[in-house]
Amino acid sequence: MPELPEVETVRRYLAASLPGKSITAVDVQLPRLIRNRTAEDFAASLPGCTFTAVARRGKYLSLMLNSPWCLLVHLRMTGRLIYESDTTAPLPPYTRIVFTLNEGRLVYGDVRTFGCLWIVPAAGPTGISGYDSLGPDGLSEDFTADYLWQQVHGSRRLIKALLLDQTCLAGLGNIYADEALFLAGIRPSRRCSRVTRKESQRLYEAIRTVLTEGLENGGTTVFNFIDGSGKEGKNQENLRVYGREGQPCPVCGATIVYKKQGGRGTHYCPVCQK
DNA sequence: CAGGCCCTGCTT
DNA sequence: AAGCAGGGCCTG
Repeated sequence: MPELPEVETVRRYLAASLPGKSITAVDVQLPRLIRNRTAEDFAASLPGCTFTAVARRGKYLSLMLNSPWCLLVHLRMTGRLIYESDTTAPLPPYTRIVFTLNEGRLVYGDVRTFGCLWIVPAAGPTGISGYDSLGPDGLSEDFTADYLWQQVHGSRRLIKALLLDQTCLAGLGNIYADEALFLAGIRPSRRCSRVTRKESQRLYEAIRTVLTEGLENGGTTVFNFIDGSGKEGKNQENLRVYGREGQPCPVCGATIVYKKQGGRGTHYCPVCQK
């Protein structure tokens, strides 16, 4: 479910609660979520480690430990990481992994169980191709208007496919891609080669805008996103086209269109977006 | 580049 | 009962 603003929202909660706490036990209830270790190795290697920091690149979270290794997590569609100080309460529904800490617990929950966890070196390449090949993070300084233009200019793909390509730009998903293209006035089905430099500049600004807005609103809860403390986001109230098919465009009043593109639900205004 | 697949639950 | 869901990877 979560895209960059949602993952960053989770990161902030975890960064405020985890550092200094140490792992005393790990209960892996669904072993296949652990990708590059056996569940047994995973559960055995973490106790004794203390969290030092929580970092994020794109949609990946790195839970840093006082060791040469760190815990890398991708929430995919429905993953949740929640810190709970009360360890006596019943575990939340769909709990898949429980990290018992010296103070409280860290609970990984996941309805659709697409999430992934890895133990990777804290520095240098991780060997996880999706992570090692990430492009610049959408909110980092490395992501510049010139960079976006370079990517757009040299490509024959459709613009929305480019935005969703994590090796080009890390962090955008289906919702924020549709929202950014709406703000920039560009049809999701436009060829990159037909996007002008000026439009690319507008698109750059639109991407920064939707990501920042999403973050300021604590993320977008369409189905079931919740932050690191279990609260829902408010950004869904802010969406301009996503999930608004059949409703009037907030700018021109035309009916928002829904189409499948590249297998993904795609929303746009047929008048504002050329 | 489209399509299938990993899963479960909710909506039509 | 079928189709849909915000991701990513693998296949043809």
